[in-house]
Amino acid sequence: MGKLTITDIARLAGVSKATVSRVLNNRAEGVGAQKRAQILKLVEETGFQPCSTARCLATGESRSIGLVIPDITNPFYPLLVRGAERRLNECGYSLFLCNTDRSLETEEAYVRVLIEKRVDGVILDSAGSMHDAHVRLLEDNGIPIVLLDRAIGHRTSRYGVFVDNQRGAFEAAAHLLRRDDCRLLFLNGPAGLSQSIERRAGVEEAARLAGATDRLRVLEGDFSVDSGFRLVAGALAETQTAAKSTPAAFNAVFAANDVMAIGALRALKQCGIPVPQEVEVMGFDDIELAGMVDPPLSTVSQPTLEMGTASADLLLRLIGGEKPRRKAVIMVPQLVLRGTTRSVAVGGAGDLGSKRSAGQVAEPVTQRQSAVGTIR
Amino acid sequence: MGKLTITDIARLAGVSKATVSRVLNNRAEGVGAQKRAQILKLVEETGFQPCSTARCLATGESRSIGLVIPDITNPFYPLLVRGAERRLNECGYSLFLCNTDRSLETEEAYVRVLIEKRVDGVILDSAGSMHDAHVRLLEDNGIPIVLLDRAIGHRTSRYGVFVDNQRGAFEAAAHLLRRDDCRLLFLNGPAGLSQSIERRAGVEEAARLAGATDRLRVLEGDFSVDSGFRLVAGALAETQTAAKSTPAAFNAVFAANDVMAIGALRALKQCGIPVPQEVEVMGFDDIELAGMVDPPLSTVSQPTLEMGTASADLLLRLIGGEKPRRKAVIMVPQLVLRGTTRSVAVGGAGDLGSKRSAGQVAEPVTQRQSAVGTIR
DNA sequence: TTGAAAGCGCTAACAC
DNA sequence: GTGTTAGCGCTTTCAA
Repeated sequence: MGKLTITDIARLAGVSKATVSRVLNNRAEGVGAQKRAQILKLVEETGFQPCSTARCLATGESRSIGLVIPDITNPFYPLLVRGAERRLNECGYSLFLCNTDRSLETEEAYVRVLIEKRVDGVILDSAGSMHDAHVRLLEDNGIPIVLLDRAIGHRTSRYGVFVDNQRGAFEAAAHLLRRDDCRLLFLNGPAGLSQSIERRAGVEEAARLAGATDRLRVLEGDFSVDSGFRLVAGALAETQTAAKSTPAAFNAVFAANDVMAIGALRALKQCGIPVPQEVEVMGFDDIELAGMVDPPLSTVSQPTLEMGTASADLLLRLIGGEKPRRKAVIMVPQLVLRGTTRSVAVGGAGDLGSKRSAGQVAEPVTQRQSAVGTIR
Repeated sequence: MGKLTITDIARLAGVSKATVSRVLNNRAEGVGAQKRAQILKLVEETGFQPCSTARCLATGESRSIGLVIPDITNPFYPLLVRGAERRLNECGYSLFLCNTDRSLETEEAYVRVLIEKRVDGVILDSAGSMHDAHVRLLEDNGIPIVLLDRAIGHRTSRYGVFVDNQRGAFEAAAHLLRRDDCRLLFLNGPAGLSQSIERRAGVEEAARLAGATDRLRVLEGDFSVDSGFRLVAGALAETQTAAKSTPAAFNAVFAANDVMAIGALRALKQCGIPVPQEVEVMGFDDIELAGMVDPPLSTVSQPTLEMGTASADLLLRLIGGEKPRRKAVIMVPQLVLRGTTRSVAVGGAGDLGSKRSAGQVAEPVTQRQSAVGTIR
C-alpha cells in the first residue's frame, strides 16, 4: 500500500493530473461529468488522500493555524481552546497547540516553529503583554494574528478578543466594598500583564469611589492555587502576629482568577475562618469548578467559550483578506454571586444571583451579541 | 519582505542551495568552516526560516504529530496533553490538537485530516474502544500510533499506554466494601469503553470477594458532572419513594471519574445526606480539583502527566523505527483516601492517607519507574 | 473540456 | 568541500 499520489489516480483513470486536481478541488467547470464521476469513484475505491503538504507548497495555504496559550492545565484555557478549535475545524483548519507554560521564551520558540510550518494564522494568548518582537515576526511574515484574552501593547493597535477586565474588576470590587467596613485584599495576577493592569485599575477605581483607597491592599500572585493559598495564608499570619487592630487585616478577598480564589478559600478554611461570614471571597473567570467548591465561589464570569469562537471568527476574516475597522472585540463580564459573598442587603452593583443554580454558568447571551457585534 | 527562500540565501552567500541546506541541517561534514560561518551569519541577519512544508515534501517527515482526545474540557485530559506536548516539543515535534467531543465520527474525520497532513505519528485517546477502522487507516498509511488511556480491541494488539483500570477499580471497591453493610452504587462510564469493562470487572471482583454481589448496583454515566448528579439524585429518589428497606438504597458511591463523583457529591449534599457519615464517595483520576471540593474527594489516582509523557516516548521510539516487544505500558493507579471516605478501622486495602495534604497529589514515583520499565 | 509543463522550497544522490 | 540535478506531490497557467 505504497502511498498513492495524484499521478496514480490520473494514470488509473487515464487522464492527466490536472484533471484529477480539478476534481479534487471540485472546480465547477473544466471537467466532463463523466470523467468527474469516474475519478470520484476511483478516489473512493482507492482511499486516496491528497497530500496537504504538497498542496501547501503549491498554493501557499497550509490550512492550519497556531493556537498559543499560557497553560492548558488551568481550567480557564480548555474552554477557550475548545471554542476556537470547534470553529476552526468547521472551516477546515487544523490547530497546532502551543502551550507556553507562561514562558515568553517558549512562546517565541513556538512562534518560530509556527512560521516554519507556514500556518495561515495565529491566535495568541500571550505569556506577557510587553514584549512583541515575536508578534512582529509574525506580522513581517504576513501571518494574520489575533490576540486573545490578553493584549500586547495598546489594545487598539492589533486585532484581538478580550473581556472588559476593568469593568469586571470594578464590579467585583464595588460589590465587596459595598460594606462600609470592607478591608479588601486584591490578589492580582503577575505585574505587566494587560489584564493585571486593567483589573487593578478597576479595583482602584472602585476603592476611590467608595472612599476606601486606604482599605485596599494589592498583592501579586501567579494564577496558581498555590499562590492564592500562600498569599492569603501569609496575610493571615501577619494579622495573627500583629496587634488585632493591625491595618493588614482584611475581611474580603478578590482574586484575579478562580484558581487563586480557591487557594485563598483553602487558606481561610485551614485557619478556621468562616466564609463568607468573616471574610468574603470573589474570583474571576467562572470556571466550571467555581460552583463546585464549598461554599460555591462568587466570581466574575467570562464568556470563555464565546471568546474562543470569536477569536477564530476574527482570524478567519483576516485570513479571508478582510480588514475589520474595529480592532478589538470586547466581551462583557458578569458578576455571579454565589456562596462566598454575603447576600446583599443594600442594592449594590450587580444582580442578586446567589440562588442561581450553582452548576449553571450565567449565560451572557445578550452581551455576547452586542460584543461580537461591535466588530462590524 | 517577500518570503526568503533557500535560494535567496544561496545567492547572497554566493554558494549553491545544497551547501546552504547542509548548513541548515548542520551536517557535520561537507561544508568548510568559513562558508558555514558566513551562511549562518546570513541566516541570522535575514531572519530566514526554512519552509518545513517543502522540507516535508522532500524528506517525507513532517515533524508534526496528531493528538486525539475526547474532551479537553474535562480536567483529566489537559494533563495528559501537557505531558505529551512537552516531551514531543522537546524533540522538535509539533502537535495537532484533535478534540473529538467524544464523537467517533469527529474522530474519524480528524484521522483523515491527520493523514492528509502527513503527520509522523498519532497518539489516540479514542472516543470508543470497539471501532478501529480509522486506526486501520492510519496503520495502512504506515503512520505509527499509540493508544492512550483507552484500548481499542485487545490490549496487546497495539502499542499503548494505560493505567491498570481493573486494579484501580478493585482497590477502590474493595475499600468501600470493607464495611460489612456496604451497599455500593457504581457509576460506570459509557458501556463499550475498554475502561468501563475493565473497571467493572475490578468492581465485580471486589464484590465477589466480599460476598457482596447482591449489594452492588451498576449504573452507566457519561463522565460529566451532570450525569453523576442525575444518576445519584435518581437513585436517591427511588429510595425515598420506596420502603425504607428497599434494596435500591446505597451507602457508598464509586464513580468512574472524579467529575461524576463531584456530581454525586452535589446530589448528596442537596439532599442533606452527610458525606462520608452516611454515604461514602470515591472517584477515579485524581484531578487537581479532587482535593478542593468539600469534603475533599477520595479517589483512585492516575499518573496522568506521566501517561502523557510515556505515550510521547513510546511514539517517538516507534517513529524512530524501534519495535518494542512489550506493546502495552501499564501504569499503576493508587488509592488516595481523603475526606469522602471514613477513616479505616480495620486494615483494608490501600494506605490511610486521609491526612495527606489535600492539595498534594500522591506522587506515584515508584510505579512510574516500574511501569515505564515494563516496556523494555 | 482536457493535457503538458512549469513551478512551490527543499533535500539528496551523484559528480567533480 | 562544493555544485548540479532530480525529484517530493500538488496546482495552475497556457495551449490545444
